[in-house]
Amino acid sequence: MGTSGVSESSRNTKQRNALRETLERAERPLSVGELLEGASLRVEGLGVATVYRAVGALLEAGIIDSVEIPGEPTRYERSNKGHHHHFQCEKCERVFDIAGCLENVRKLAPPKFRVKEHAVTLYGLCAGCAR
Amino acid sequence: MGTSGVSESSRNTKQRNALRETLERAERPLSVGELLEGASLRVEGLGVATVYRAVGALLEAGIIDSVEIPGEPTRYERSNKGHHHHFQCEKCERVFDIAGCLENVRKLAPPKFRVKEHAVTLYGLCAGCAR
DNA sequence: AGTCATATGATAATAGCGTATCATTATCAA
DNA sequence: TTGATAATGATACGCTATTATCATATGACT
Repeated sequence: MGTSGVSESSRNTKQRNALRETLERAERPLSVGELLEGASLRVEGLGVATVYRAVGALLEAGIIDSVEIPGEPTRYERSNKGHHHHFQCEKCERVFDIAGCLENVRKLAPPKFRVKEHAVTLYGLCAGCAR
Repeated sequence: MGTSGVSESSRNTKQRNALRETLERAERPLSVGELLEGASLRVEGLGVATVYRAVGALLEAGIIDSVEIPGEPTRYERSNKGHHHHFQCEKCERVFDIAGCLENVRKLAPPKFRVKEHAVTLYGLCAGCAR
């Protein structure tokens, strides 16, 4: 089988594993900073560049998606969660997933407009910070 | 009447008038770039710094509000429009207001979470670009 | 073990947006 | 008209997020 294929070189490194695991186990979208912090618990001396490179690869592979919130660094989460939206805590600044979606948001658009995507972001206090 | 008050100095300049008018007549939120472009039709040689300063003052005065969309420069619109959301065209990149709001978005948040704000942004093609 | 291309990490460089500085201009009250 | 002083405009600077560079280390195949 296949001496003809694209070289597809990709090595199995501890930093990539650490990053993949960190993303796997995260129950919320993580920024590059959070990712660096988290994965550093598993690999010594992990560098930002490596995080950016890994994130780029995982994005291309469709394994993760980016979560964008105005004024915030991009966060990343596994892409297998289905359609959902996000909540950012004003205090701890972490971003959480929120299940469900009001599909009729699309209907808010003016007549001739063609809606392709939508984003809903809630802000407030997370369970931990609300008490 | 007050010789004692804060000096409240604020002069009536053609650039400020041009900027205020541009914002008044805009039927959509404008970025600093758009604002500069628009108001430049009314004043020669308008500079960015002036736009930023005027925008800052109008924000402080509560006359305009900022509209934030991920990866986009902040846009500004008059603050007298009531609660509404926005639509960005993927082609011309302009941002439009959309009336109305599904107030039950707040209910999407997980149990113990306290929702204070929310933002809904639609993406797609505006009427002009859809054809 | 040996080889070599890929991955890594430190850091320089870039990019976009916004603020600070400062000499010049223009407003506006007397 | 004048004069003080705020406003302007050019531009330098700063900040944050991300990409590029390059010498070194390391994975994996023989």
